Amino acid sequence: MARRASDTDDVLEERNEGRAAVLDAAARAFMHDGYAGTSIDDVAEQLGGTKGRVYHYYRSKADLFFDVHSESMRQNFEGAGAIAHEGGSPIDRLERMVRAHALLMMTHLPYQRVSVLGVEMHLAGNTTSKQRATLRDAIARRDEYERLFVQVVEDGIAAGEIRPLDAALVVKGLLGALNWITIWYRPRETDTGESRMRIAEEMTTYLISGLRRRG
Amino acid sequence: MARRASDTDDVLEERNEGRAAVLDAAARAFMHDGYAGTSIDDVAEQLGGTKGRVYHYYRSKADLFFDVHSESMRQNFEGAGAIAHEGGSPIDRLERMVRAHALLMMTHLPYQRVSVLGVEMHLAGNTTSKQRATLRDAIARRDEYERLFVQVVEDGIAAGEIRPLDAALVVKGLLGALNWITIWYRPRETDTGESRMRIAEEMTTYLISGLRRRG
DNA sequence: GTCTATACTAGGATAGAC
DNA sequence: GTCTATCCTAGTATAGAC
Repeated sequence: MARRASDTDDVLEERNEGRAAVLDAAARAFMHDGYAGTSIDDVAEQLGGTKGRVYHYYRSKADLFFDVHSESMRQNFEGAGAIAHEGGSPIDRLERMVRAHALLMMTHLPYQRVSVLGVEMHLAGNTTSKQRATLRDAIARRDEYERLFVQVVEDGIAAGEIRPLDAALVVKGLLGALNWITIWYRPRETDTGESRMRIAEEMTTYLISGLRRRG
Repeated sequence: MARRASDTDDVLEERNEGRAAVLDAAARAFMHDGYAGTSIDDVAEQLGGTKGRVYHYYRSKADLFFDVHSESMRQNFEGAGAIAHEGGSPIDRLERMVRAHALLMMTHLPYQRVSVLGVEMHLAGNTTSKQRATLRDAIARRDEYERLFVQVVEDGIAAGEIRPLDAALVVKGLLGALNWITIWYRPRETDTGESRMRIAEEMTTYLISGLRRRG
């Protein structure tokens, strides 16, 4: 994951892996207890180490939190966002975006659940101005991602494939239904990806069929 | 709100109002910063008083949290749950339940948002056995509420009004889309209920039309 | 690069005045 | 019934050994 093509720069390579391991532990810890409910000791325990390791890679808990969000949005743009600019009719693109987003919620559950639970809250005032800037940036990227969906829906309406409706509101409903997966979905040990595909497929069918003109 | 018909029992009356005021302040505070992110001082500030007032009515922060959940589920059963047992065809009942639930999310935003953000998390271990029992009860009531929706969908499928699909999964999507309203909806000062009705109506149309057999 | 030890503060909860 | 004063634990962050 996130391994660079070049394996020559070993120092940087290992630095990235250590950092990625901390980030992964943080995502899982935040997923369980939320931002405020998670202590750095919890993150360290998830990691199988101590506080010292965490603080070696991240200056503060807030920085860790931001990086989880950042990674989650990267996954979204790469996984579903890219489809917005691919070929195909608007409703076909939308259908693929919805399916991809549904799968992302399950395959990257820790990151996505933390992201879904919101960036705005959790940080009551005790932030530096630099952190507030990062926060604004995270919100902006999330809004931008949502706008990709709205645009495709509007294209679908213009093309006559989707019946006329409030595109912004429908996308709120659509992404709400999908983001909600992170709240109830619990992966099984025996989970091979088959069950995830079934959930994504069923959910996509439901959410898209309500948009089509006629039936 | 929650005023009893009889005004003779003034002592109990006032005791309830004081308690209700604390609960209301807690719901608003939790809505902003989540459970762990909210201090008792924050609740007191919302209330326009001090800690002492809060602890006079509630023994602990966890008890306050549970009561917010309890009140939110009471609102749901009263507002949308009751419709499940009313007359009309399954899909008509479902439509009314969905509309009612959407409106509940907006009219009781503080309580509903706290409820939506989850009971399970936020309480990492530091709970008494009595509190754990209350927690299990809260989860059970939420599941029971969800099952009302599933039952009506299954009735609709049996009646041939709704096309055959995974009722449990569709309800997850449906309630997810509706619960998500608490995440993005921000009431305006000029909000007369007109705009809330429009949102509820538009969302209901979208979520129901994907279920109907044919178009 | 990872650990232990420690400083420092925020916040839950209680006691007791008014 | 509401306040102020205080106790005490939990948790962020840092220093410095290994």
